Amino acid sequence: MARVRRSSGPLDLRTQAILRAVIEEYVTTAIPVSSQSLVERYRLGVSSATVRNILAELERSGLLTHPHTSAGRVPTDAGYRLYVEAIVDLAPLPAVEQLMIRHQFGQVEYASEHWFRLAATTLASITRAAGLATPAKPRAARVRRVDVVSINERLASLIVVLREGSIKQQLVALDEAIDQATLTRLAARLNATVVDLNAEQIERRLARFDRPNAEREDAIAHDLAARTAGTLRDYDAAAVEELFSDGLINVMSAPEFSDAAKLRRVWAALQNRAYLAELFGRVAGTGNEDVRVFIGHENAPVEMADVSLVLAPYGQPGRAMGVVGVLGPTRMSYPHAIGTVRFVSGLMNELVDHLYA
Amino acid sequence: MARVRRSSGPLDLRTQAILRAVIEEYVTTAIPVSSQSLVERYRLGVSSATVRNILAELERSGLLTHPHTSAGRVPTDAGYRLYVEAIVDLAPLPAVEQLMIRHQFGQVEYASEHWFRLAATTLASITRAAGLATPAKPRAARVRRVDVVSINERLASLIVVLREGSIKQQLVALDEAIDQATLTRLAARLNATVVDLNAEQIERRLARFDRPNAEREDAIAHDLAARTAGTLRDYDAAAVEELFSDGLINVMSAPEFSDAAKLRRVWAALQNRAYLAELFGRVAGTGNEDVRVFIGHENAPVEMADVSLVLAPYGQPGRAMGVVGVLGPTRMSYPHAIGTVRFVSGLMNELVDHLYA
DNA sequence: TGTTAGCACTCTCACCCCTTGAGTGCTAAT
DNA sequence: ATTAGCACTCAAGGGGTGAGAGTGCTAACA
Repeated sequence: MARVRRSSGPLDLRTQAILRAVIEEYVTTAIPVSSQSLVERYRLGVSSATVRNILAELERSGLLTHPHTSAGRVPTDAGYRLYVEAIVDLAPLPAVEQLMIRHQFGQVEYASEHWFRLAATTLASITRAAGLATPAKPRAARVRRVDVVSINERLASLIVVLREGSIKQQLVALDEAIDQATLTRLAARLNATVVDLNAEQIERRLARFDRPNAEREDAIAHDLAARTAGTLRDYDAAAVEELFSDGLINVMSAPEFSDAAKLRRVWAALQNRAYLAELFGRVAGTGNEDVRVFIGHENAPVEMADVSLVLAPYGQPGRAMGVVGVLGPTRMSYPHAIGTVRFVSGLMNELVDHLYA
Repeated sequence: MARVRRSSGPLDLRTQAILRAVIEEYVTTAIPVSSQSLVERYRLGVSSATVRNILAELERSGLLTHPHTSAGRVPTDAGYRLYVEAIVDLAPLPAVEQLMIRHQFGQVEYASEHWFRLAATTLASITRAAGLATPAKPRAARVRRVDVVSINERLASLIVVLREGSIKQQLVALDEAIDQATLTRLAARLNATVVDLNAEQIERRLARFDRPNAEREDAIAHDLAARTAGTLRDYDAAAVEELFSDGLINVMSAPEFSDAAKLRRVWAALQNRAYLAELFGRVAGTGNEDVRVFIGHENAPVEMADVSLVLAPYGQPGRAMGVVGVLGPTRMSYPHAIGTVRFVSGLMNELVDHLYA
């Protein structure tokens, strides 16, 4: 095959195999990979000189780099990307690990608000990276029930139970003393109008509380209904309700973060909730239900340059969606992370289905 | 005064002044303090040689150390302890900062579940350390109201509103299909029996649900009441309901944590929820309402060796108590931290009083 | 034409040595 | 009791060196 000086075309099989070998070697050892070590540890059937030629070629294509002249090769973000997209073959998660995870979930079957935390914890322990998870959040929240509880004479707590079970609460200052009986009556009136509606629908019906000769109670009911709608709006507006993470210590202990500045960056990466929320929105929002991978510099914020995210949505599209995943060093085992995240998101799907059954 | 070779007695005024000077100098510069620099920057009225003699004396008493022979002096934990207990005079927080804090709190007056978060955030920004806070938690939780909401035919959500406003929720699997009307009836029955009671009192009254010819509904009511009591018990058992922290980055950026291993330790310190919970219990549990300081090695866990905690309880003793405070490097400005924590805990007291007014 | 042995070359890393400067502790004088 | 003076110690930084790792290139080979 004459002069295949590929600039962007597909890699031939041998070149692919060597790229894969470099990545898998580097992922396990964290040491730049030399041509020598590849020949020793993988059955490549060629000499180190040939491997060197191919490594140089891969470097020209931007898939590998060099820390310095006399060092081995290290994958670039583009290298990892190609590996994840085209080279790696994803086996399902080993049965042992599947069992471990199922066992852990078996313990908390009826504590829905703990599911997503457990998902993060489990992901962290299985992948040895940081586990991330958000609760399943409906596209447009609907009210299941409203409650008004007296705190003291001039202070009440407005409790809104959302359809999928989560609860929002706020304090309401009262201009005049109102007792629990009256509040309960108000709550009943609210429930009669507001149950099963979303923010917009409630706002359209606010006028119903304005009776011709409006009394004190009507005004308060109107106010409470408006606040209920506001609560739903706030909830809808937040791309991510809550982000739970566990096991960041796994990532911080990786050798590439033995430098204090890089360590602070990893921490900052996990603290960048704005970016993570945007990313999560992207993962949960599109129809695509599969695992998504975001590698190093592919993430805009600088503090993400050394970390990758493997994320998957879960839930019921159109009803309620959440996200689970891991954050690890760019030098992570992508096949294992992808397999684990895929399995856990499937498990979360089952749990959510059970809730809506 | 001939030959005052004190071994543990109180320090004379000049010695105290020099200890104070060393600490305050070290806190601001983070550089070991030399006799020379003390003479230059503080009006001590003696030569550096004399200061050296006193420094040597303070070192013999265990209040200062030496990183190495030709380095200046650094306070020990015992030095900080003495400083905090006997030497420093605590001025109230400057009016400017009081105003800043009050202003921030003005924004969220009616969102009680955000108060403690705001306290942590405020403490972090004012003290430039990590702010910590827990919500006010009653000694023995009492029920304000119970709600049972149908999730699907065979799944219900039991919602328990506690007297001070916080809400607990759990899923309950139902052996047979039960509709919302029935659940509402059950909830009413529960409320009639259970409102204003604590876990123990509910458990004593469980028998009331066992009528002679017990029907299906009686059994479920009994079960729900037992679960309600269980929820209260879990809540009571947790020393700290939730610990919110903010501004750890302040601490991580301090020069003493430029080493990756120490940096990881700081992170681990904040993650050691078990120890923090114990400490918080100690602060909120005893009658003492004042600020408490825990310096470096005084904390048992090794990862706490380089950090100190300044904590204060808030709330209404006997009703509901929480904790606010800061976690910073041992080399922190204790007077400022103590002043700020004291002020914020006072503010939280006002807010809680308002809630119970 | 692709592969390989061989070799020169480059660069890091660890080590050592040396110098500089900071700061102490001690001693003798006041 | 205080202080000036001085010898001493040690960390930190710079420069030099040798070893080792790994490459890139070239020329020979199948």
